[in-house]
Amino acid sequence: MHSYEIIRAAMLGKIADQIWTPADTLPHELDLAREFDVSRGTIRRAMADLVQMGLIERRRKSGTRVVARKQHSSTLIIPVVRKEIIAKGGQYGYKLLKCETGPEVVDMTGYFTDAPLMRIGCLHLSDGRPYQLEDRLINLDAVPAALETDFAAISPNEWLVERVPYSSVRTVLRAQPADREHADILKIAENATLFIIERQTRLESTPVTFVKMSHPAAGFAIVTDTGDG
Amino acid sequence: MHSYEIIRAAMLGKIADQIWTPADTLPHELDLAREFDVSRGTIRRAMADLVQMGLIERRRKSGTRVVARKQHSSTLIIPVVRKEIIAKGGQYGYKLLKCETGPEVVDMTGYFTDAPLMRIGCLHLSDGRPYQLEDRLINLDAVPAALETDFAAISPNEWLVERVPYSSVRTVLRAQPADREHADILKIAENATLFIIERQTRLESTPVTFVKMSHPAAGFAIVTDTGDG
DNA sequence: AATATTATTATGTCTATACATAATGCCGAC
DNA sequence: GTCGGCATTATGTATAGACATAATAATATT
Repeated sequence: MHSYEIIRAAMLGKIADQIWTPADTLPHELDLAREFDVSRGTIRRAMADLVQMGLIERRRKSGTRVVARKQHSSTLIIPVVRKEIIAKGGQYGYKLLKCETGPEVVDMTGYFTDAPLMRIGCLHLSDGRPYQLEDRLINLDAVPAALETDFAAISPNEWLVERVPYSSVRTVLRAQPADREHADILKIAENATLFIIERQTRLESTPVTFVKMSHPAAGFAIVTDTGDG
Repeated sequence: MHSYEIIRAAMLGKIADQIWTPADTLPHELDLAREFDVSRGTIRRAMADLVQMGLIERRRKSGTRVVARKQHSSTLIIPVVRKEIIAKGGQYGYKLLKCETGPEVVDMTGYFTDAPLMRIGCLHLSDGRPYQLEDRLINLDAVPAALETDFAAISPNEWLVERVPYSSVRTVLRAQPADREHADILKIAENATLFIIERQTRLESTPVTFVKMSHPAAGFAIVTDTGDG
């Protein structure tokens, strides 16, 4: 075990045992370095992890303090839908509904600023039943290769996630009743409940793609776990 | 701007422009240090951020490569409902509906194994309108202090999150139509869409609490962000 | 008393060096 | 050829010292 890990564990213990609380600031790097008999760099290495975990907060001159926990946080993982279906034991099916480029594709989100867009609609099926309706806009400036791709063969979801890097993501989760069009495509009753995931992906301030994924809510859920809180 | 930030931006650019792709491994630290005319530590500092963002992966001896991503992941933060409402500019309201202890409280989840339970039902309001119905079970073995607490004065949500430590959390997100009871309490139509968050909290394998939070889906959404912002 | 200036200080950045470690891949024994 | 061990190598950890910077505290000025 490395010394920064030992130190990190020791610090975690002090936080867990409330020896260090949000009220008081904890010792300076140099004091801790002396206490643990390591260099300042090693203390910083250990603290960097705690900052990363969201357990402590550091500010120049003011010092370091334990963060007052105000909320639950956990990691939300949204897998490629094909793998999600297979993981649940379903038979995966895919159908391209439409794929358009050009000026008739309008940016209803306002997320892309006059970039050339491609709009793709497609359906993911589990055991032949509609599982997810995907409605996607792709910024062709950011991903020109999309023009030469046959999205009847591979879903844009999978194609993008494995090919195009991103540095920031915004995900919105919500629910609403199905309108006529969604109900028809997903083969559910009008006004039946839909679970909707929307995601905006950026690479360094350039919007890359926006996607709205609609699921029939019956039997659908997102589960997340966290080990550290 | 610090040099590690400049270098990080340069690397981001190379990834964005697909000069570096998941296929090939990228230059060694020492080569990059020479190229950018900085020390190895600064290169490592820049790369640490990219690792953190999930853009690159590093392995001893093999080197560094751009990650071919298989899934989107982001951090889901669920705040204390009172703060959530206030943050949205609403006027917070709270009403305790029921609070029971004893053998008549049944564990409908199977999550608690014969532990003594308290069941609390309460309603959170925004500007006087029902915002969230909270239905909670508390393990009195884990949190005996709950017996001496007046949950008409403070919501169990807030009381627990600020008082009781936890080591692991499971969150389930789903949607379903409202039944008669939920519709009445939340003052919405029967079969209107509900967005439901369920959370199980444990402390070192001891289940602490289970909560089901039901929101009228109209106007409700969960937003999560990741990355560099 | 209120405000501007300066000093202090804890964290942040950067360098240079040394050694540790996990994988890979090469080479030789069988 | 295959297998095991050994050399190689890129990243990982740790150190010590120098300087930068932001935010606070102390001081001087109005």
